[in-house]
Amino acid sequence: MNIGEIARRAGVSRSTVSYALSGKRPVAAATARRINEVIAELGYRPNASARALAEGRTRTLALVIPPASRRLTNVQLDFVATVVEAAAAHDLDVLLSPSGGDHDRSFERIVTGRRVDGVIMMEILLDDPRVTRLRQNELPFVTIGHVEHPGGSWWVDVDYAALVRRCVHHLADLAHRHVVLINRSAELVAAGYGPAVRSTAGFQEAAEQRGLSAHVVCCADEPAAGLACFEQIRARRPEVTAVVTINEAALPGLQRALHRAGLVVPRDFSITGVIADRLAEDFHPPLTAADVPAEEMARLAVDLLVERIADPAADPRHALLDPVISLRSSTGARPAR
Amino acid sequence: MNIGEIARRAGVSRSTVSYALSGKRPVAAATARRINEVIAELGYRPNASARALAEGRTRTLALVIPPASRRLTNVQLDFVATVVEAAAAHDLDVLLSPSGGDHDRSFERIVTGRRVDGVIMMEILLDDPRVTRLRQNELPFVTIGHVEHPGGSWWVDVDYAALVRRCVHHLADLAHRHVVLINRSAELVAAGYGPAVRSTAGFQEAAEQRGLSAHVVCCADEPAAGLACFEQIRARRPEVTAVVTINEAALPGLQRALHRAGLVVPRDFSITGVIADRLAEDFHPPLTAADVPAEEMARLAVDLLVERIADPAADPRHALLDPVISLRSSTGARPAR
DNA sequence: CACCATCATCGAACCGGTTCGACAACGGGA
DNA sequence: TCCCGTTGTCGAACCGGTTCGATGATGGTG
Repeated sequence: MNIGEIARRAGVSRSTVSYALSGKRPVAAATARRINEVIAELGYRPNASARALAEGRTRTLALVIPPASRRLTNVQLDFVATVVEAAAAHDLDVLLSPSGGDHDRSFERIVTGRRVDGVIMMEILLDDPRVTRLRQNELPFVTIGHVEHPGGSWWVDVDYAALVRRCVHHLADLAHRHVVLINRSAELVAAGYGPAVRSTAGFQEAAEQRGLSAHVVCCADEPAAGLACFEQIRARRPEVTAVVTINEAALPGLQRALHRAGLVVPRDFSITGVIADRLAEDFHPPLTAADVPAEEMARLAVDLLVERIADPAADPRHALLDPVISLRSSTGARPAR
Repeated sequence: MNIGEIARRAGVSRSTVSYALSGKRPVAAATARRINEVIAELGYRPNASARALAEGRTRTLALVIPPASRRLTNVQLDFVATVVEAAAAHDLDVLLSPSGGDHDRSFERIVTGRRVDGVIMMEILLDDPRVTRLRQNELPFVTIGHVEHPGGSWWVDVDYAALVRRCVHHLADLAHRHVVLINRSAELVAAGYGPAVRSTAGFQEAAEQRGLSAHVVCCADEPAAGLACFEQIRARRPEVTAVVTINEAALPGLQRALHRAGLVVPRDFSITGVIADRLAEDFHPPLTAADVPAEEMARLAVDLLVERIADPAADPRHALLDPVISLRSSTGARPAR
């Protein structure tokens, strides 16, 4: 079951078997055939640990995800699925590491134990201790999202500020004067979660530029919170006629709240924001929104990581994606009062 | 950075460092302290590949998931998250392997390359070639779901037949006479996906017992299909007053279809089925349903696997869970005609 | 004081691959 | 015929840990 056994049965040395398998040195055709026959017969496959030890690489990537307690959103789920798929295309396996803001055991084990050749990190904060940790550990990594000072880092992100800015301009063009941004949870904002912070900035900037009255509210990532959040907006600021949201988990609740309030979208109220296309289509009516190209980002992240692993001294690369807004049917002109 | 370097700096042999780390043989207190100081100073952590090679175990589990193309449902997502979390509690890492019905590269690599100590398989079929593969490979594994003839296998499952039977009885008790089961997609049923097949059996059995007119329809796992599916039911069988469903992905569409048809739940129409509690609560009104205890199953699967790895000769164990139906507000007496 | 257990440590073998340098066999050119 | 380059294969070292048997130091006992 090991390479020595194959060598013995094929009547050659272990190194010859190794070369026949890897092709790194030529092997006589007849010998190669004999070796392959034995291998096929025994269903042999090299031991991954031994190979990793000898080669100095594990052919495995780590994907750092938020801990199980924090539910994954659809976009995050798309990241995970696509990262795994893209890695498989490179014949790489993916090790999952659930990790909170601080370095826990799983993260440490992976980072310092040379368990993987590289790391992809999702859900990083503007000032993330784990990024610092990876930097000092000389382990190639790519982040989905970027820290505040990403100098020298490799990353892939969506320009949330630009997207939200564009949403606000779109609403302003439709004559809306009072708008609200429904952000992610207060904890995420407080922790310095990039998209939440950058969205706020983009929102306020565009609103000021267009002279809109604009407010930002935080909302937990769940339907019930979306419902409560909207009812609060209606109660406190009845003049609001449109919302921008980056909180897709809250959408079902938002939808129910609109229905309960007897508001018809987009006749009485407009909604837009940054929402996965699949969800946007499911909404009723379909949402005018900027889709996060999760698959593209994940694929890009894997490709960048593979590149960085191949050449650790290469110049840092990054990609800031700026998807267009898909005009569907959830936004309309400000209703006459 | 390796154990030899630590040994050199601490002025001891490599084996002493190893023993100090593992505690498998006593080491003098003074020596241990010196070694620990050096380790702390250098931030040393044993190379995982070398350790795996020497110990003959990788401290890693594989989790076989459906391929990325087939979107994960919420229940499946809960499985993944909880498996990772439960494995972390045992200091085990989790390798993700997306695998279709047939054995693809990733699956083969993991199974025959001794990359992992054990495997957890989700989404298995009644007659699954991968289960056969694992059996002949002497790799410990636990399935979430069970094959048709699970003799000697280790598994965890929910008794879908019993749950659906119970749903039917519940509807019969409410005087419904014409019911429909909205099943998972036709492809899944055709492939022999356990929950889909067993639900059908339980549904028909209970319906016959109570003398109901009962039909089963397949429905793709997406909202749009749920909508189309329901409209078809209304068109073809207007006498139907209640549905049972195990297709949670189709629920939003179902909800929209009900709304579009002007039906109020549960006054005009009843819905029940097997649906994750989180989703059931999000529905409007909250769904009377049997919750799949995904977290419990995942935790159980990991615990069983750990047990089986520790003692590969142990007698096979399994758990067939049978959660109760949570009475919420989506079922009511058959409307008077 | 001699003897024997116990304790702490060491050296060597091993896990299962990869890779490097060496070398034999062979064929072609001078 | 001699020399040299090429081709195919082998043996040994190495990757970085774990583990076993051996050994020297120590201390208690008869």
